[in-house]
Amino acid sequence: MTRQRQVILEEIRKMEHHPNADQVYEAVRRRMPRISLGTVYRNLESLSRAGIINKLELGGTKKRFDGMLEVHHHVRCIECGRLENVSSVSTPDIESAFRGACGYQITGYQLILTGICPDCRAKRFQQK
Amino acid sequence: MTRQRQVILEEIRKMEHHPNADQVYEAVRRRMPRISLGTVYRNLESLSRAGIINKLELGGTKKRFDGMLEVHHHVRCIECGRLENVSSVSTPDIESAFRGACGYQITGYQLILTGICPDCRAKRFQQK
DNA sequence: TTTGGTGCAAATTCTTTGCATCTCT
DNA sequence: AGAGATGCAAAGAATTTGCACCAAA
Repeated sequence: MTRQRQVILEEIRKMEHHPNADQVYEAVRRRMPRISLGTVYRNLESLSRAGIINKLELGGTKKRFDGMLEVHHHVRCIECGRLENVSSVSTPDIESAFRGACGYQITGYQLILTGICPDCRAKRFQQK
Repeated sequence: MTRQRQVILEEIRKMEHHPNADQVYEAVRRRMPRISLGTVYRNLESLSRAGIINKLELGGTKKRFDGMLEVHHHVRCIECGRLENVSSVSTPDIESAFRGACGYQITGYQLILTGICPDCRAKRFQQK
């Protein structure tokens, strides 16, 4: 655990918005101006392989990361693209619903909800 | 709806394996050798924006598409990476479970299960 | 004739990699 | 000294875009 890796991890954990590599780089650079983008990429990769952060399975061209490890899901706003966490408190039992439905031994799942965030809903309302 | 778009759509609908742009390009090229990769990208984009095909929310560097529009979900094998469709027959009511939990007006969701496919399970069994 | 789509190639964008150097045992 | 990580720059992969041309309304 080098100092670079430590700082990268700290910064990701501060971020609420599921940063991509470049955003992590910018944040880390404020504290370590000489860090390189390559190092950020390498550490994001190794941290996620080690299970210390999550690499998100999201479309789009940029890989995105999440420092929050508790089980949770995501909502994306179809208007502004914002992505937020949703705690999975009230989740119905999805795993058992699908167990046996596909021949796989299910180990987990990822859920991405889509919808319209409060801000965009307000904007829509104003326009009408 | 140009001939190119028509052929692209037909080929995607034939494919079971959630192709990326390049795989669609290769398939279409067998029927239209002079089609360009740029055209394939442009049409995949417009078809998915029009809701005629789906752009999948999957990690990895390549965008992937799915011509099957009936409501369904996906399972990915954590061993071999294979991705398959799962019909959503028995799905618990996920949308209503999350409605209100996050302040968004939920319009849909995408579910990606992870697990071990029958083939890889058999291989594991043999090894032990 | 106008509108939108196409083929081609160049340009962008994001990510990975090679290599010399540095750090920490 | 050895192992592994870093900074830098160059390479690579995937996607997007500019432009001249084409086809159908």
